[in-house]
Formats: sequence, structure tokens, C-alpha cells
Amino acid sequence: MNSFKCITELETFLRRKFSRAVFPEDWSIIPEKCPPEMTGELTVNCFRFAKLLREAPDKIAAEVLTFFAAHPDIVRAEQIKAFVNLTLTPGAVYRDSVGRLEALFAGVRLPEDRRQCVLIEYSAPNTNKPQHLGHVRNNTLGMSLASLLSRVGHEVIQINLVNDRGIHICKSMLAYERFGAGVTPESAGIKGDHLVGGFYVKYNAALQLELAELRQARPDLRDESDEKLFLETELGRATQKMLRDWENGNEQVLALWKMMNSWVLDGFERTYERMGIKFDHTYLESETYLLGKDIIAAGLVRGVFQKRADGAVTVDLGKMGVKVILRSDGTSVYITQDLGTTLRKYSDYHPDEQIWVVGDEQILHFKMLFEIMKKLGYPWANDLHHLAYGMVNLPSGKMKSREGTVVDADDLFDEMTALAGEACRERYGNGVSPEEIAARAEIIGLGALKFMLLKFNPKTTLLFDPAASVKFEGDTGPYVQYACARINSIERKARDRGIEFDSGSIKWDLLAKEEEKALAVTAFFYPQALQQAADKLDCSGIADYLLELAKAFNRFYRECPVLNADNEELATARMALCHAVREILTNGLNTLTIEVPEAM
RNA sequence: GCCCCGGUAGCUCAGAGGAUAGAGCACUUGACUUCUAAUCAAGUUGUCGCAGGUUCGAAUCUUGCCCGGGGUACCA
Repeated sequence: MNSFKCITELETFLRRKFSRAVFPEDWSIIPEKCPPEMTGELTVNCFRFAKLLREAPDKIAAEVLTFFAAHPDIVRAEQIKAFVNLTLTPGAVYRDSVGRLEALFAGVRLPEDRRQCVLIEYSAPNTNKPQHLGHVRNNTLGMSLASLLSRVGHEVIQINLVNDRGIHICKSMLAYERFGAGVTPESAGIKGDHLVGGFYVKYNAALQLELAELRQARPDLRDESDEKLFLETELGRATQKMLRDWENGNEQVLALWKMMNSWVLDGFERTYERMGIKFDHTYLESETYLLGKDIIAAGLVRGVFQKRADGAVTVDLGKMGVKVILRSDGTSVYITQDLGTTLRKYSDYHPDEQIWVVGDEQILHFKMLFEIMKKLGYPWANDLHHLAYGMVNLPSGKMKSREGTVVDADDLFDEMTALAGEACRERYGNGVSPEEIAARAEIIGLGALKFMLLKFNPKTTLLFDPAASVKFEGDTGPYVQYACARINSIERKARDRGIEFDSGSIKWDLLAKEEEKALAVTAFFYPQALQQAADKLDCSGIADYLLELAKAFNRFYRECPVLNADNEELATARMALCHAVREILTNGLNTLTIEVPEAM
């Protein structure tokens, strides 16, 4: 990890001074940014290592102060209680941060012995409906996590597991059979997943109608749940029969299933492409759903699982209770296939760690899954991780595909890019080609959406307010992109005017203004932001960091003219600073899978 | 009932046991013949759900309670 020279030297000093303390091998002091109301750029917080040094915090701070009083990199050091605030010489600020950009970026990567092979499963859509905002959050979290982990040095495998079979798939199939009249995505001019999703909604409307009629005719059933009454309806029985036919390999049903699934998968492919998602492999549940049964048979022999009198296979999970993992009729339940695919993914890729990006309503499911894998004695079962994220709600309440009250993913992309395009046209009018406007709008619109979703901690249940979320001002992706665009513009103009800088001969000492130093110090913390995010499997800190850096840049931009600086040496030094900031902002946004337009 | 997650400004959310609890939005005001105003500057905003405990120090750890969400299937 990158560090300031004076801080590294402080570490050496403290190790020697407090030699009776036992320092961990990798002990290091992480300086903090000095709060704005205090004088200085960095703060050393002595509370943090007072216990380690077995000394009173303010006494340590006094030692730290004397150390810095004589340090050539320090202009001013001030002790307040256990805090020591440092004002660095400009030379030191830049030498240890933006002055060595390669070192800064190298500091992002973990040491080799900590790099792993990580398998991430995310998205996992059903092929009975198009994706909505909830899937967009899942996709965004998954792809950004994959991107982040590979950036810090891990080998990452991205997996999708498509749920392409089961009763809910039969529902849209049956509706198509009855109401479809042979329509296709081509004939209707509708994206395949949307076409199929329409039949899913039709199915549920028809089912509700029949349920209402049934309750009308049979008052004794009035208080039963929809699920209980499912097989009492003609539609329900027909759906059940279709599922059986599918499992028995009925050719007609299989043909319909294949056709409709291919429509949906084509549609998904376009959605993924627009988001920039590329999976290393896509498993289909129709090919993996039987996998768990062998594991269960083997576990039964070894006594890990028990067969109940009625034939169901169970496992005793102690506090979590007894879990059925195979039905009494021998068919598999949800967790059966996850047992199978977990093992399958392991034997296909031998990852050091597996991560599932799945909603938080399935926390218990994954706890059980991991516990069962441990009981089965797989040594890698300790390296399974569920990244549980919260639901996305609308001001009107929850999204429900069945009722069609969802924010559709593709529609939302269109809406965001249309608004971004409008904003571009307002600025540039006819000065820029429609193709260029469209390209920028795509980057800005999708960037705003992804950034908005990543800004929140994954586990928070978030409220999506369309009116507020669609904005491009304030704490947004476009705010960060805009800072890049401003720097690009400076660099373009500099080229036009023939101003160039040679990174070897920058006079960093000239950048002594508060806004300049604050910008460089903020830039310094980039590697820490990434590594912390990677440790926590949470990208929200990166979004926060980028906003902070962009904000520091905008302040600098206001106060410190670059091309119109007092002299050329100052201009080139400021250009070098801008260049570094643009590199970091771009790198950070790319880590979040957000692109940066050349101009805005 | 039991288990998990949350409750911080009008709204949406940040807050490694440490300094006077922050940001954006919203609201008020000011700044574009200037390197892009998708920007900047200034102002207003708090019983950190409630009550105890641990600590030199608690929004943060702990216990109890209140409120909201999720889970607790031979559904996925």
C-alpha cells in the first residue's frame, strides 16, 4: 500500500521508541484526512494505537509531535489531545501521492499471497418475465464487485444461473398456448422477454378471475389462500399437468418451452449487453436441477442425512431446525439443486471462494446451504459467502412482477438516456452530431443509474423515487463524470495552445494553495478506498470517495486557473495534477463499471 | 412466538469506540463577455427510536423495551 514518507518514518520511530510493545508484522499507521475546521492536511490519531503501545494517548501524541517538529516534510505540526495535525510541504504532498501515479495505482493491488480465485454468481433471472429494477440492482452489485475484486488482484469468475424451469415458467407457457395466437417477438415487434412477461401477467389475471369465481361458488373455500386453492382451479390443474409433461419429456411441451426460453434469453442478452455484463459461464437450471440428488444419496449412506418414515430426506441443522432436502416423492426442493450447483461450480473452477449475490430474504436459505456443505465435510465450505442485498421499493410500495407493478429495466434505461440526451442537446444544440449525443447520453444515463444504486450500502432496503433518482446533479455519477469532462476539455485546449507537460520536470512546490494540496491529499486515499471496499464486499465507499475527489477538484477548478495560470511552470504543474485526478476518477468509475464520456 | 436487518436533519442516506454528528436533495441568497454553471460560494436544519449498563470517551459495544421490514414450507 502507498504511504506518506513521513508516516512510514513515524512508524519506524515508534517501533524503536516503544520497543517493549509487540507490533504485528504488518502494523502500519493509516493517517486520516484533517477535518476542514483544523489547520493541516493529515491527522495522526493516536487513540488508534495507544493500546498497542501501552501508553496514554496524549503522551504518544506528544512523542509524535516532537518527531514531526524536526521532520523536513512537515511545515507545521499541532497536537490537540491525542490528535496530531500535520501541514506538509507541497513537495512532500505531491511526491507521495499524485507525483507517483504508477505507485498509487500499484498500491491498489493486494500482495500476491493474498490474491485468490473468486467465483461470483449473480443475476440469476427467471425466464418467465423481463428484468426489473430489482434485477438491475443485483446485476450492478454483481458486476461491480467482480470488477473491484479483479482490480485489487483476484482472479474472478462471473457466473449466471438461469432459472429456466418450474411451475412459474409453465404459467407463461400455458398463457401463451391459450391467448398467444402464435405471436412471436418478430411478428409483434416486441423484445422476447417482454413478450413472454406479458403472458405471465395475463396468466395471473386469468387465475385471479377463476379464483374469484370459485370463491363465489363455494363459500366454504372463501377463506383459503390462493396457494391452497391452486389445484381447485382448471388453470392450476392444467399448469400442473404441463409441468409433469415437461418432466416426462413431452415433445410438444418441450418445443414450446425451448422456443419461449430462447426468446427470453435473447432479450436478456440485450439487457446485459447494455449494462456491460459478460458472464464467463451461464448455467441453466434445467441442466443442473438434478445434480443435488447424488450428494444426498452419498450423505444418507454416511449418516449426515436421515430418511424420514414418509420417505423425505432431512438434515438436522440444530438451531435452524430440521430441513427437508428431498421430498417424500423423491423430487428435489430449492436447496437440493443449490447443493448440486455449489459442488458443480467448485469442481468446474476450484475457486478459493464462492460469492452469491442474492436478495436478503434468502439469508436463512444460504445459512442452511453453507451449514450442509460443512456437514458434508467439504473443506472449502468455510469459504462460501452470501452477499445479501436489500429490496428496492417504490414510493407506491413493493414491486410485483405478477401484478405488473414494476419499474422495467429496459424502460428505465431508455428513460435515463433520453433525459441525459435532452440535457446534452440543450448544451450543444446542433454543434454535435446526433450519434455523438446518443453515445454520450448512453454513458451518462447508465452511469447515473448504476452510481445511484451503488451509492447505497448493499444491505439497505432502498427507496427508488423516480423523480429524484433521475437527476444528474448533486451526489450523482454525472457529477463525477463532469469533473473528468472538465479536465478533458482543459487537456484539449492545452494541446491546441501547444502547452505540454513532462511528468519528469514538474515543479510541485508551486502548488501551495489549500485547494491544490487538499486535492492531492484526497487523491492519495484512492487505494485505501478500493481495498476497504474489497474487504467489505461493498462498493458504496468507492462512490463516496469519488464524489469527494470530484468535489475537491471542482473547488480547485474554481480557485486555480490552469491554462490561464500566472506562468507556464504553474500551468504545467496544475495540468499534471489535473491529469492524475482524471486518471483516478476514470479508474474509479470504471471499477464501478461506469464509463466516462469524452465531453459533456 | 422465535431468528435476522433497520430506526441519524423536512426527504434519501453516510458515519474503523475518539475532536463541535456529516453529505446530497429541498428551501433562501449570490457567482457564467473567464479552462464547460450537469459547477461553485454562503445560509437554515438534529431528544442519533426510548431507558439502563460498560468506558477517560458511545450514534457506534451491551441489556431490556417500542416501531418498521424480512424470514420462519415436502414455494422459489
